[in-house]
Amino acid sequence: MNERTEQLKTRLKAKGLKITTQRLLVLRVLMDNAGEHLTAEEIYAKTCELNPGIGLATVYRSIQLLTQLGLVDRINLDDGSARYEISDADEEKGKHHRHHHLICLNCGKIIPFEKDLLEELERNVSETTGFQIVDHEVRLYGYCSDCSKAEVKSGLRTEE
Amino acid sequence: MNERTEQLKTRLKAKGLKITTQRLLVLRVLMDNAGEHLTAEEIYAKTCELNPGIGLATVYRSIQLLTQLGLVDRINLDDGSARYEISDADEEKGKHHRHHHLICLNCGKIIPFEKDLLEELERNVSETTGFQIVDHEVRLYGYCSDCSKAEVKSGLRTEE
DNA sequence: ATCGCTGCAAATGCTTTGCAAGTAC
DNA sequence: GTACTTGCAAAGCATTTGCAGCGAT
Repeated sequence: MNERTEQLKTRLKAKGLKITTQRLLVLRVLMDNAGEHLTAEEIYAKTCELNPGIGLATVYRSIQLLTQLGLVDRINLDDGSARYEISDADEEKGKHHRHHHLICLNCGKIIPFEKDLLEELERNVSETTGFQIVDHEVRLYGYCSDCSKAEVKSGLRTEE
Repeated sequence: MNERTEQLKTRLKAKGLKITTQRLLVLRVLMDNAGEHLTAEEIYAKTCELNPGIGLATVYRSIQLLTQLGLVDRINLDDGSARYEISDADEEKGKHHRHHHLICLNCGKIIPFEKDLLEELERNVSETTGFQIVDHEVRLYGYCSDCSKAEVKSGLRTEE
């Protein structure tokens, strides 16, 4: 049995919640698509392939639960719908070690990158403001290597 | 006449768009509330105080226009509605020099901070991936000094 | 047998859009 | 006068919720 699946079961039991086919299924889809950034609708479509009876509302509820349990990260790229991906780490307490995202302003491609050059920044900010930092999210916007050539230029930013 | 107002007028003319009371008003509200992070609804309320006739849809349209013209930044803190603030810099081309945000997970307070420790990160990522970076956004989540004491602890993250 | 969970449909909340009248140029 | 804009109301989307029946423990 998968490690994350075990974690899900343990955490559900710990809260008196039930282990259902739907919850396991949503977790599986997210695991099978690690590295992707799926919308709720996309997750729903993939769960339907495996279990046609599932409802969209249940997918939403499961995603929300998995996120709260720390097994899934939600990211919002301002493209109209939230996206979800399996969480990198699973420390129960302390800092999430999530990765960050490069977003192409032209083609919408999302490229994840792993880097933790923020420790210094966080320490600095923490000292200055008294803020206790537990998580962070970084997004870099630009043009991917494919689109750099095309150089879409206009007074307005490229419509999203 | 204000510098930003002049910029707005210039940029509108350059595009064959019209200089209207409503557009100037929305810009003024954002300027008068620099440092705040207003939702469209909040901007609407403030414009109504100055010009009761204005419509919410027009506020949305104006905000969108101002954002496209680079005079306003949109930020999304995942609290249900987008927020807007007057842009820091106004370079026509090149990199936006926007500031970043500390978000309190307990009280929802948003504290802006100015720091540009990302240059190094961006250079690094750019070399590695061939991505041409033009903008970035950083959000740090944690507990503000006021809330650090309260230490809301539960298995689930604090509901937003 | 409980109490939680699901699926459906309806509801919600933010944002956008269609349209006729109004306004800047 | 000609577009572009506005205000209103209606529409659009993503997401949430109410509820009756279903399912896990």
